Amino acid sequence: MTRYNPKDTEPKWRRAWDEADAFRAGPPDPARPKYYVLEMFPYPSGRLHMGHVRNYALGDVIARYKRARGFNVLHPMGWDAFGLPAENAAMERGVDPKAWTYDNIARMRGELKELGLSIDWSREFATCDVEYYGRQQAWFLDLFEKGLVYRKESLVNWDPVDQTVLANEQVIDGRGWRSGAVVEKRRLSQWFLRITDYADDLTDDLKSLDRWPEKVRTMQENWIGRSRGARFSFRFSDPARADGLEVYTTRPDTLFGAAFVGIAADHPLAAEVAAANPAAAAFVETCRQGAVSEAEIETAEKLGFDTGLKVRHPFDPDLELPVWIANFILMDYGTGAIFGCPAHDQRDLDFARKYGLPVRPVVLPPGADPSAFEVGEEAWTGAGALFNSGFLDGLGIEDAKAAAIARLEADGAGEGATVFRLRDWGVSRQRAWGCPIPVVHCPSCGVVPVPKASLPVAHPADIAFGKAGNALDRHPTWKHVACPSCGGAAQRETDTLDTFVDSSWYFARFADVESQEPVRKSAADYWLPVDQYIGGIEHAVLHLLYARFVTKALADSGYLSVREPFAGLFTQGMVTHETYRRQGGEWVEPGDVVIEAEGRSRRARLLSTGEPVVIGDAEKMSKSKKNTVSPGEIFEVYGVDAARLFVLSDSPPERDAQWSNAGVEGAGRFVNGVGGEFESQPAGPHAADPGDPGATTLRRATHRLTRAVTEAIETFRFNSGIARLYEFLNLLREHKAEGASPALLAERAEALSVFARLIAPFTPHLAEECWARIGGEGLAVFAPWPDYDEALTRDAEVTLPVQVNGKRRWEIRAPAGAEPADVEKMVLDDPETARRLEGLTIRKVIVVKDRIVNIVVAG
RNA sequence: GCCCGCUUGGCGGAAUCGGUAGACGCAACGGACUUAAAAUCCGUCGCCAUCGGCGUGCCGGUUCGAGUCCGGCAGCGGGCACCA
Repeated sequence: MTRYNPKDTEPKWRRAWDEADAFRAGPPDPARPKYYVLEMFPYPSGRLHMGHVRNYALGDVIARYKRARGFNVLHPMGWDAFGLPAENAAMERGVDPKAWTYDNIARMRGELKELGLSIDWSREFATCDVEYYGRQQAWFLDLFEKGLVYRKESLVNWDPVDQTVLANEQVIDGRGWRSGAVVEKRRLSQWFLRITDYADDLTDDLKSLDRWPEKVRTMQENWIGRSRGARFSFRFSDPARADGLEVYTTRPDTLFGAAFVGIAADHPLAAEVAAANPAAAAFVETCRQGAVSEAEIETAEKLGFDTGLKVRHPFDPDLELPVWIANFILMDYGTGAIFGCPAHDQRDLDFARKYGLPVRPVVLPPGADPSAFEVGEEAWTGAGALFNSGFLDGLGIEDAKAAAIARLEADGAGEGATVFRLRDWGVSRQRAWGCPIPVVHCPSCGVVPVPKASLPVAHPADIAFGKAGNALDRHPTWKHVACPSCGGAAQRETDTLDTFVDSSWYFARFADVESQEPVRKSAADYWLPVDQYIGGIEHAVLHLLYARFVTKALADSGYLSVREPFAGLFTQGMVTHETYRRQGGEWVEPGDVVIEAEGRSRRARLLSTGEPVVIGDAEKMSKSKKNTVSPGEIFEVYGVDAARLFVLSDSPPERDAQWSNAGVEGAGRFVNGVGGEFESQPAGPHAADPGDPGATTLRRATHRLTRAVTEAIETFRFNSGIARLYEFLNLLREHKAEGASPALLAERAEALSVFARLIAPFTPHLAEECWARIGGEGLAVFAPWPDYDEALTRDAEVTLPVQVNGKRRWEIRAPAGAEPADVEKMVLDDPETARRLEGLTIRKVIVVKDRIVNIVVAG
């Protein structure tokens, strides 16, 4: 058998697709159904990795399938090209971020093209193209006009040596990752987008996203965190203080369990106390030096400072509560002040135990004894009935919340309130390699937006990167401009936008990349929403939430008609690989390792010296663990189709996939085997005979296969669909061409024609080769998706397992669709039944049509 | 710490309407072909055992019947707002 050689055939078919301009999306045409497939665009890091291969292969299956189904498909590609790594490269290697980025794009574009993706490359752009980010500035100004953009102070990680703001990930054990200097917290005046204005919409509209994974919707809902509770004021015990201390709580029902009132270190009252009390000032300063990230705040030891102030309980004026400053209270959430109920909140309990505050349970767990119930080291956060709670006694939690709120309102102390966990989106970045924020600071006019006619605000050509601080700010001339309003000397804003802004609307730009407006509405109206969006689960909250927000804001600015960008979402898993380490602990690349297997044990040795190597768990491919595999080398050895097939076949798409060379070899065997099967089919025509038994078997299998693969693609179970394709190849080999009757050859010809089209989304080059071999018309990429006949996918007879008391014992054959009563009679008449159930009494026979029989017996 | 997932043979996984657990692939083992190797082909392949029994992370529940539903626990992973 001649070997199928992907090295020759694959480039040939890619050229054929290019020449046919096969993947250019058609013009917007309301008469033609559209399908917009989009994978999250890549950051141009320099090299394609296997995660990219998986992501884009997944999307390509959908795009090719929908095209075969007759849809006008839009499947574009772009580059998320601004961001930190380019500036890091500039710092480390003294290169220009722009040149570095575009070089990377050029290299990665070549690698992506090699993958044979059905992409409309005519729409490609990078977010660092001035044609793109200039238009981003245009809609930013629209949001500015609508009051959705504002400035406020916020805390950042500041590296005093590098003179720069650090991302949370750049702070390691409280020190800057590059300088090693102790990181300070600084207050900077920063730009924010008012995403909280849309908090209700963003929550409510999640319900309409029925083609999103449930877990992503849940994560977003929790992130936005809409909660209903109460906002009310405590009166100070000191009659000289006329003002109250306003708190927010989601648990007004537990008010009688209050042990203290806590305020954030940034709370105005904390500042007031600190001004008069050096110990308090020191404590507030300690809190300020703490972590910025929520994870660290939450896991840090709970610390507090008793201000000495006291407030009165709103329902019991005789009860006084101390006011503490606490490090776990966030100024950004609610009012920055809480009341602590240790018995029913774990953080409050930890705090109370540490500082010796009383723990008074007020919610009695079901079945607990009110006189004996105590809270130990674990707060009771479950359901129960109120007790120790005056007028709330006996109520359930929800009723008690309502009653408490009603009393607070009646007393004029507070009111029911809805609060969101979601905070406004801080978009300022003190970095040069990003989209400049198009405003000017004028000493006399204040903040003045750049007029749209003056856009884009482009980067200067000569930015001196590689030094500490923001290169845009440091540039000698760029920021000095005339005020657009008064004409006086003014300065440009030198902050740039968070790169999440860049990725929050690119899908809309793809609808028409030539548009002078940010988005051409007519094109966007046709193409949006994205029918299928595909990307990593790590974007479940931030990117997807920001894109949803910007879509709504752009809709309200008149650019878009849709209010949700992504009708369907699929989140794929990571690509992992085994890790290898030498005895000394150093990581070793897979290429330097030989695996020896004997029976069930596997051992690894270093290729060069034979020294033993420890095989570790499969982990996400990363340079630091040296467990990466270069896609280019894989393509070279096994071919692109084998690589695509393996990443699609090995695991369900939403789960992690473990890369293995043995696995891709298996995929290569399939590619070869398919090539051989098509090779062996003699040219027709052959005299068909529908009654031939071999032909009938093959025909039914072909229809079953078509249904299985179609359903697998529709439901993203590509691995199962591919398993059916493997099975079918085995069947073709059983019904081989050599020595076959004309009837079988005729049926084989039909089967091969279907098979070539079914493999096309997964292994498109191989499909073309096969299609050409059997004389298919034109290119396989233009061939319609095969149909199947439902009747032919069903067998006339089925095998029914017979269970006794739920345990499978034997089986019977019955006509498909036989009525349960008839099957029951068949079973009871079966001599096997009498033999097996001798001496037992039949209590009941359960028959599930075409599925199973269960005989319930006793005795 | 909080939120969200996941857990099935030696391995990736299949069974997604509660109805035969282990499809398909990988690895391994045995055989054919070969001077030999590779490739290819054929066969075996959850565990224990003679009939048979036990098995889907662990404990419990619902059901004629549970990998699937419910409660609890454990382990692993993702996110936590300036990585993208």
